[in-house]
Amino acid sequence: MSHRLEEISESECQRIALLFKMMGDPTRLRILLALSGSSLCVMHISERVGMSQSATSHQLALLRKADLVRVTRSGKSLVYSLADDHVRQMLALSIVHGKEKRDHE
Amino acid sequence: MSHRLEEISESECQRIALLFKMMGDPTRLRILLALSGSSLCVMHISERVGMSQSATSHQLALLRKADLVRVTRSGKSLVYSLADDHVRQMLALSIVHGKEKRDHE
DNA sequence: TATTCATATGTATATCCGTTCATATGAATA
DNA sequence: TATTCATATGAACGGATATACATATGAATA
Repeated sequence: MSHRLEEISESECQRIALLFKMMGDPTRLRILLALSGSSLCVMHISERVGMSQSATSHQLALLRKADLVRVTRSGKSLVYSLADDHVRQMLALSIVHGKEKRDHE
Repeated sequence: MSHRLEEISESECQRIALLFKMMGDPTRLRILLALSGSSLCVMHISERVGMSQSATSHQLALLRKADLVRVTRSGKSLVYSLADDHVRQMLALSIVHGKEKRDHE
């Protein structure tokens, strides 16, 4: 896995930073966490995160652009799900990090 | 590892979002990547990321607050290193994510 | 203890970003 | 094809934030 993390091109660094940035907003993170359980349409997502349809859609557009989610149509609704399993792994890892920190204090 | 990512308290969600946010800035990410290779003093870090001593120190303060780095003194210098191995794992995971995406296109 | 040198901190500013409100889009249904 | 309903998009506003500049801090050395 970890092969020379230090030697990473500028453009790749930018892209990775964007990835983290997208996960670094509470609203977007809650969307991702919600989707880690099951695929959901926009309406349900916005209910889940307690945010307007518009705000939710704006954030989903960003998540799409960062390849963190994918969309499929089901009837009138668009159903969102996590793009791949790496996202889930990173979420899980971040939670473990937090947990251990708490145990130390 | 992945136990019910959906059911996470609001405060924990905030804390995790902060973690990602800290890694989501290009400058801070480059700092973390640099530290993944070896521990470094502030001067060397600022040279490495091509940024003023002040800007670097400001960002290091944020990374400290988020428990992503730790500091030890060596003579006159303060030596920074990654707080733990989770950070390294998350960095590595994010790079893999990017790589696979590229291969698909 | 006085001085120095590495690092931290305060303030200001320009830019970025998340949300809201209003409206457009367009696939699915009648 | 006309209509409807879910979602996307555009513009704008307020708050957050990264950097620069000036200065403070404080441990290490003389």
